[in-house]
Amino acid sequence: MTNKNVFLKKLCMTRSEENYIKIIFHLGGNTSTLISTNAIAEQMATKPSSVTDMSKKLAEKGLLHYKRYQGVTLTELGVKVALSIIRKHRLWEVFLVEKLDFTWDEVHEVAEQLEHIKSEKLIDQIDALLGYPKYDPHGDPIPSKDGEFLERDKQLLSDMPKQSIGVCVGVKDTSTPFLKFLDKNQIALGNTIKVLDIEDFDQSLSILINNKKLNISHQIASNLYVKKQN
Amino acid sequence: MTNKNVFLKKLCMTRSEENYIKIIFHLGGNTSTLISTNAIAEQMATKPSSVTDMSKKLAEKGLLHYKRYQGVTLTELGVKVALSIIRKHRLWEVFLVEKLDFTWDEVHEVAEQLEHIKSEKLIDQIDALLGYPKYDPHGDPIPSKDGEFLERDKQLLSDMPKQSIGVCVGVKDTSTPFLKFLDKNQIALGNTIKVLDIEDFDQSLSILINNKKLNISHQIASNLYVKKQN
DNA sequence: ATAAATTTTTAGACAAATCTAAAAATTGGT
DNA sequence: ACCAATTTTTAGATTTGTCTAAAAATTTAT
Ligand SMILES: [Mn+2]
Ligand SMILES: [Mn+2]
Ligand SMILES: [Mn+2]
Ligand SMILES: [Mn+2]
Repeated sequence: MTNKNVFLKKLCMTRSEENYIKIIFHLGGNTSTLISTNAIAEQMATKPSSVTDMSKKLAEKGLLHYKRYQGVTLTELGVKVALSIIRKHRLWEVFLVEKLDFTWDEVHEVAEQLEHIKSEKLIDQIDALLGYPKYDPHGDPIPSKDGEFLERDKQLLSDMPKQSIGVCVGVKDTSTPFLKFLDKNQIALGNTIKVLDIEDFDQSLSILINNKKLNISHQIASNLYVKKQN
Repeated sequence: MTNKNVFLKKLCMTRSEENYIKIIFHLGGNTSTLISTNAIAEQMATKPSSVTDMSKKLAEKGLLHYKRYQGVTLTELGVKVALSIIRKHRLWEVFLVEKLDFTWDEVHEVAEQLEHIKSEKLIDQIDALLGYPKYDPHGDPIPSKDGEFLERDKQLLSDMPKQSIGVCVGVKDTSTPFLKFLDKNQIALGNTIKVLDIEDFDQSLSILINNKKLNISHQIASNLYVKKQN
C-alpha cells in the first residue's frame, strides 16, 4: 500500500466535503488553474459564502490550497481523494447498467449516493465483478485503484469535417432528455457515424448511423464525442 | 402500489431518523410494548436527552406514538418504514456474501451504510439478482417488498435436550469474534447438529457436527439457533 | 486614475443532531 | 405513605453546514 493510500484511509470525510472535492476536480482543480468561489457555488447549488467556509476547512485538512480572494486548487492529496470518489461513482454506474438493468439516464442519481459508501473491499470487489471496466456508461474513463486513468482520444461530433467517419465513444451532456433522445434515435456508444453533410445555414448535420441517414441539430452534435477513424 | 407505499415514498427520512426507527423496531416496538428512552439511548449509543428530542420529531412525523415519561411504540407507518430498512440491510448482506465474497462477519458494517441508499429500483433489482432470498447470512428473515416475512421455527441449541437433532439455522450473536469462532470450528448454517451430551457441571455440550465430535460451552450453544428435527 | 460593477469574505443567524447539567416525574423499598 | 433511587425531560450550549446582509477586495470600464 502506497503512502498516499494510508492517508486516504485515515482521512474521514463527510459527504459534503467529498462533494466539494469532486466538483473542484471537475472544474479543473487537478491542474494549477485556480477555481473561483463562484464557480464552485454554482456547481454545488449553494452560496459563495458557504464555499468560503468549506474552502477554509478543506485547506485546513490539507486537501486544497486556498488564498483569500484568489480561489482554490486541489493538493496532491485532494486529487487522490477526488479520483477515488470519481472511481466509485463510475464503477457503480457500470454496475447498475450491467448487473441491475438500469438505463444510462437513471444511474447518475443513485451513483451520487453510492459513491459515498466507505468500504475499500466493496468497491474493489465491484470492480472485479465487472471485469475491471475502463469506461462508464457515458464513456467517461474510470480511474484505477491508484488513480491512473487514460483520457480517451475523442472529439465532438460537431468538430468533425464532412465525409469523416468516427465511432461514438461518449456524451458531454448526461441529462435525461439528451440520453432519451439518443435512445429514441438508436444512437449508442460504439456506433459508427459518418458525417454526410453539414448545413451552412444552421450547422445541422446529416449523418449515417446504423446504415440509416439521420439529421441532427448542431446542439446534438456538440454533445456527442466520437473517436475519429484514420 | 398500496396506499402505504405511497406514504413511504413521500416521507423523507434522514439517516439518523431511519436508525432510530430501525432500533425501536428491534427493541420490540412493532408490538404495543412501550420502548423506554433509556433502552433506545443505549442501542443508539447516545444520551437519553437526545432520544427525547428525536422521539418528539418522529411522533410529529407520524412514525411513532410518544407519551412523555411513558415511552414510544411505532405506528403502522413506523413499522412499514422499519421493515423497509431491515429489508434493505439484509438484502445487501446477502449480496455482499453471494456476489462479492464478503464473509458473514464483514457484511454488517457495510450494510449499515447501504441500507440508507434511496432507490426503490435499486433494492428491487438486487432482490431479483439474488433470486429473492428469504434469509440473510445470519439466518434472519428478509421482509418482502410489502413488509411480509416469516419468523423461522427455531430454538437455541442450549435449549435442546440430549440426543436431539437439529439443523443450524441462525446466530443470535453476530459479533466478529463469535462468527470467527464458528468458522474456525466449521460450524455453518445448514449443518446438522446432534446433541450427544450435556455436562451437568457447566452446561457445556458435546455435539456431533460434520461427523465429528465437538465440545462447546453453554455460551456458544446459547447463541446458535437450530431447527429441531422431528 | 478613478468610479462602478463584480466577486469574495466576514459577521451573525438558523436548523439538525448532539451534548451536559439541572429539574421534574416515576418507580421501588420500607 | 414516604423517601430515595432511577428515569425522563427541559434548558441551554456545541458542531456542521447552510443562509442573508453587509463589508472588503478585486476587476472592469470610462
Ligand atoms: Mn454520473
Ligand atoms: Mn457517468
Ligand atoms: Mn446486520
Ligand atoms: Mn444480518
